[in-house]
Amino acid sequence: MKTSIHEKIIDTASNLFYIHGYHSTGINEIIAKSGIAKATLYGHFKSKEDICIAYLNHRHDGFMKSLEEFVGRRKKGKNQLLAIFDFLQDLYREDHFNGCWGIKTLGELSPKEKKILEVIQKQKKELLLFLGEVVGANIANLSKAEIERISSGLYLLYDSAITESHLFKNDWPIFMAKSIAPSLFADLEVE
Amino acid sequence: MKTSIHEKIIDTASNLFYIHGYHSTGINEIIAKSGIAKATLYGHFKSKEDICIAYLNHRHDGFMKSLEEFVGRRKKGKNQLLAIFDFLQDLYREDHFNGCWGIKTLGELSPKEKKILEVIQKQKKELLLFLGEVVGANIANLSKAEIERISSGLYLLYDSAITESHLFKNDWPIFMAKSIAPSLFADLEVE
DNA sequence: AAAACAGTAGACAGACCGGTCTTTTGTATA
DNA sequence: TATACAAAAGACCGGTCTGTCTACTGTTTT
Repeated sequence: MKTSIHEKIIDTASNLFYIHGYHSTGINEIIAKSGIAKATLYGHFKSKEDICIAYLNHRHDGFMKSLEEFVGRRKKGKNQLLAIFDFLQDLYREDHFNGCWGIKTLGELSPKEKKILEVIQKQKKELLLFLGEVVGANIANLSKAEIERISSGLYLLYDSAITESHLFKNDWPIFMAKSIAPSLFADLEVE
Repeated sequence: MKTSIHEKIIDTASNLFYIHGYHSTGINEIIAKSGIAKATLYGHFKSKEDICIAYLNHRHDGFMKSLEEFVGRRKKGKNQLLAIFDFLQDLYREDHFNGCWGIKTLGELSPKEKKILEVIQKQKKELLLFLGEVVGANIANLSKAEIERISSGLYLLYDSAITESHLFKNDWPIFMAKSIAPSLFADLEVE
């Protein structure tokens, strides 16, 4: 079965939004590149904003799924705690790497585009939560506050690594972030 | 003497670009809000892109000047090394805080807007360099590589703190970044 | 007084925006 | 075969985009 039109739209819009930016990409460009009619697009999505949200969710879901698998394949301990940086290194090496879709889109938002902002916040909170699970599973006897401290530290390092490696077109921020991360749990028993 | 038209344009455009975004702000909005004629604007800047670059430089120069003064007013040692996070805390509390203008604009760029990208890269390198000076002035006997490691660590923490505090509309990333930073120079003699 | 200049006001060009609507085509189901 | 439906194609709407150009108004300088 060929991919559905719905998926085709999301896929095309994703590439255009991610590479050229949300506001710089027009509806006409999306329909032209995906080879569908305008009426068809508006039968599947009621507005450009909705396509943007579908784009963000598409990227985020794929990212989270891959990340979870990647971390799961690793041996427990430091390997799992630092896995996100190696995962990012793979991401960085992919074609058309352009940083974080969420942070990129955040930069484009005007105060009225509140729905999109909320989607980005929710996704980042999901990532924070996942990192919290990884921390809890790999370091023994942590309080909730300690888990939060370590996971949000990992989160900050990850997010700056993805944004700065994109800005400088260089992966030193990824190495740097990974080398700073262990100090977050230096004096703790990593399983 | 009243502010010159040139400065008035930059000032108006700065506010609009920073709050509503670069692509979402039109030339007509800029001339309406600054009360000048369109021909006047195009007498001072040859394109919207040039206004964007003037906006970025305007913000960056003001930021660097204030930061340098802020750091200089501090006692040497840890106080100076961590000053940037307190400086950011002040920034965060200002009205209309909207994160980092550079990273925001970076998110809007399509591959063809190379000139603007280069301006952002240059500004961030300037910040890196300044942080390197602060590190060198406050920790004794460091090799060039060690200075680079510590200053780029501070830089990554600072940049994620500004972006994430904007994203979440909360200053926990600033506190978190400041609390992680000392581990960068934990075993070194801070003057 | 005359010329030069800096600014205002706004028409205009040509392209593009998001979004709606009508008409036509092809296909699947009853 | 008849009906229903999904999609294609693209005209069209009102509006906005960057950027240019003309015509006019003051002020300053020669």
